[in-house]
Amino acid sequence: MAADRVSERSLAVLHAIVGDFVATNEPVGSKTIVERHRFGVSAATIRNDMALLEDEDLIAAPHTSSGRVPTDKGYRLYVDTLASVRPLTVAQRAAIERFLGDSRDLDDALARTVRLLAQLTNQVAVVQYPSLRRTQVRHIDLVAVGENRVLCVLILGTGVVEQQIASLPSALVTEAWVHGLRERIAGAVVGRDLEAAVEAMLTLSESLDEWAQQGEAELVRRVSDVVLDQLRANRSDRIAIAGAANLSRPGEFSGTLPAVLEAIEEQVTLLRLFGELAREGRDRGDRLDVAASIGRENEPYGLQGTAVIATGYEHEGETSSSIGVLGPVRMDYASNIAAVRAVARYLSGAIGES
Amino acid sequence: MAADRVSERSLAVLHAIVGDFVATNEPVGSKTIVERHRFGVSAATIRNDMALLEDEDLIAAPHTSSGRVPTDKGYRLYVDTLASVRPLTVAQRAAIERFLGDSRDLDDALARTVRLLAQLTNQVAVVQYPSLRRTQVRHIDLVAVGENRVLCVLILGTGVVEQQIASLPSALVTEAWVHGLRERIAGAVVGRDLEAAVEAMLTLSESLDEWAQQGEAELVRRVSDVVLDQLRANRSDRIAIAGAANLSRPGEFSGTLPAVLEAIEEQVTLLRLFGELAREGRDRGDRLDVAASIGRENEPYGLQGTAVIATGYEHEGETSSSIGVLGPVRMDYASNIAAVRAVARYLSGAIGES
DNA sequence: ACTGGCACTCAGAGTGGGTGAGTGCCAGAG
DNA sequence: CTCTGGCACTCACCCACTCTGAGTGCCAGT
Repeated sequence: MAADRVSERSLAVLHAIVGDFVATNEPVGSKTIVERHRFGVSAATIRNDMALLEDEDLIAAPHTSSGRVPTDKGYRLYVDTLASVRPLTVAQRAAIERFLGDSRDLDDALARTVRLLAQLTNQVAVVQYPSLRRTQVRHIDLVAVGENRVLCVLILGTGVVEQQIASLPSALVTEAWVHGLRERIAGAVVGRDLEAAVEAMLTLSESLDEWAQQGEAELVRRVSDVVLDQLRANRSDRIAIAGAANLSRPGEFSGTLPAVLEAIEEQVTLLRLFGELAREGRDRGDRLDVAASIGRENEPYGLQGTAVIATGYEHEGETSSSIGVLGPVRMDYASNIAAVRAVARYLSGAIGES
Repeated sequence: MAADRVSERSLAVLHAIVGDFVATNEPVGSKTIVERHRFGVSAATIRNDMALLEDEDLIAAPHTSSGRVPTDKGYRLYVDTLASVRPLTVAQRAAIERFLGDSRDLDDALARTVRLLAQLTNQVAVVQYPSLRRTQVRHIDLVAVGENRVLCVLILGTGVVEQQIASLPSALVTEAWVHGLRERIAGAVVGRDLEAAVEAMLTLSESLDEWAQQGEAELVRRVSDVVLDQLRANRSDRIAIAGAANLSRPGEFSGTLPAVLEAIEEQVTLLRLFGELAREGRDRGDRLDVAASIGRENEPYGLQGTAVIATGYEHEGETSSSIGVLGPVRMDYASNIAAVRAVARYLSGAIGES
């Protein structure tokens, strides 16, 4: 492994370089390091270490005689060797409490969370909706809308409400008929979790076919298909985003701004990226852990030039969905990682109890 | 009026300047104009006209000897004297049809519309949700959620579903009690439009007070307050946005990008701006008309440096809400105005029938 | 009212020397 | 073997300078 060659002190130098560069946005030279950090050695020694780091492709010089800048690989090693994630300040903890304290429902909690995280990190914050697989169906309703449409309303345990319209082929339906159908479907699915409800619904379909009068089979199928759709729908394919205004900090995103804006609008790219990253964090540590993806590592998503920090959060016992931030490669990893971790933990606790 | 002094031809010159500048993003000089447009006169004559235009503060020279650039006032006059709004191409009309043809419900229609408009204009598109004041209440439902919460679901004519949770002070409520309350409220409001439903609900409150058993008054009030809230809620305070990726075109938004991103995230600013503008367009013409707000005119909203084109669209007979685009001052007003108008008209027709 | 001509202006591109931060390397000390 | 001080060297950047050409303003002539 290449990193074996870098000594204790070289690593410290790398940390110094990353730290200074993140703070000042200017290539940092050996002299600067010596006078800003209390290494016990002279600039020449630092230079030797820097030569080594450059050999390992951890830092690079923009032009022949100027200070050094971390490479993507350098940031990566920096993050991996980040020993103590600086804990949040008291003020920040208080902000979390205040912000998330009294959320009305799940949607509200997530909206607040993502805004908070954006504010805390000064980056673009992203949170994925939880999957709700283990959430109970609390109520289901069918309402005739117009003459050939039926609105299916599904209410879940966490207070989430989903609605979708089933269009029927011309035939009129009576209030009573809709009511009867509703009773049967409700009887089958209410009280079960979504996964079980899908099963129950599939079984029910057969008996519904018998219940249906002459010529009604098609109507019944249309409605039950919509209900099935709703039960199966993957809620975790949506994300909430906040802090897009942070993208305008000039010079940060050199040429990647278009890609980032597009990703925000597309959502699906971010979804994949954050999901992947949260999974990685989960697999690695024994505990819920934060993972980062830096620069070129994001190339498959067209987001080279950016860095992403993500982790999963727990909901109904499952660490189903991801939360994190997206920013320029040159970001303050230490505090951002701390913020993502803290917010994810708080969120896990908060939405469990509601 | 100052504009009286500008002759027919000077105005044509202004149009040429705006047109060329929008196309090339470079100050345009007298010579360029002569060779690109078939004026029957020499460059010197054009220069005289330009001197006049500069006198009127319609164009300005970035530096002493270079071509001219339209001022905000120049753009304004240009837009006001835009005679024939170029009609959309056949391909564009076809795109509108294809895009909006089969929308599922109101939300879907609006989402498609705004994306279409963004694509058509290459700008940021904004559409405000309609107010629904005249929309009928089709169904109302109360569902006990947990032990001390009641979920109120409101279903409106257009297929819009609103939900909100009422928290009760500790006391348990029975299914039957909730059901009874639901029957009464539904009886009062279902079938009325939102405005009338609010009235009915207020009247109902009194009789509900009697109906309520000992100690239940508070519970009833909590629930009916939430229902009232939902009936009164102004749905038109939400907007949908698309095309944010268009902001990244470099050089377009010189220094205003932060303000724009912030406005997009805040929404309330855009809401006011677009609402104001749509109203202006409505008041001016005899027919639904498109209005523009250019550069400094947007200063109250912190959006100097941008131009906004907006109009209203009709829903349930009312021209309640606005639709339009936001872009740099240097934009193609002719085609963008055409696009906004066409999409607004199509939308007015489309969501009426669903 | 329009035109051709002419002097004038000035941004931007190109040039060249000076400056200094920063490097690489080496010989010597601990 | 590690660290240090010293020294030559390299460029990016800054500044001052010149040159060029697009474009203007004005004026006398048609």
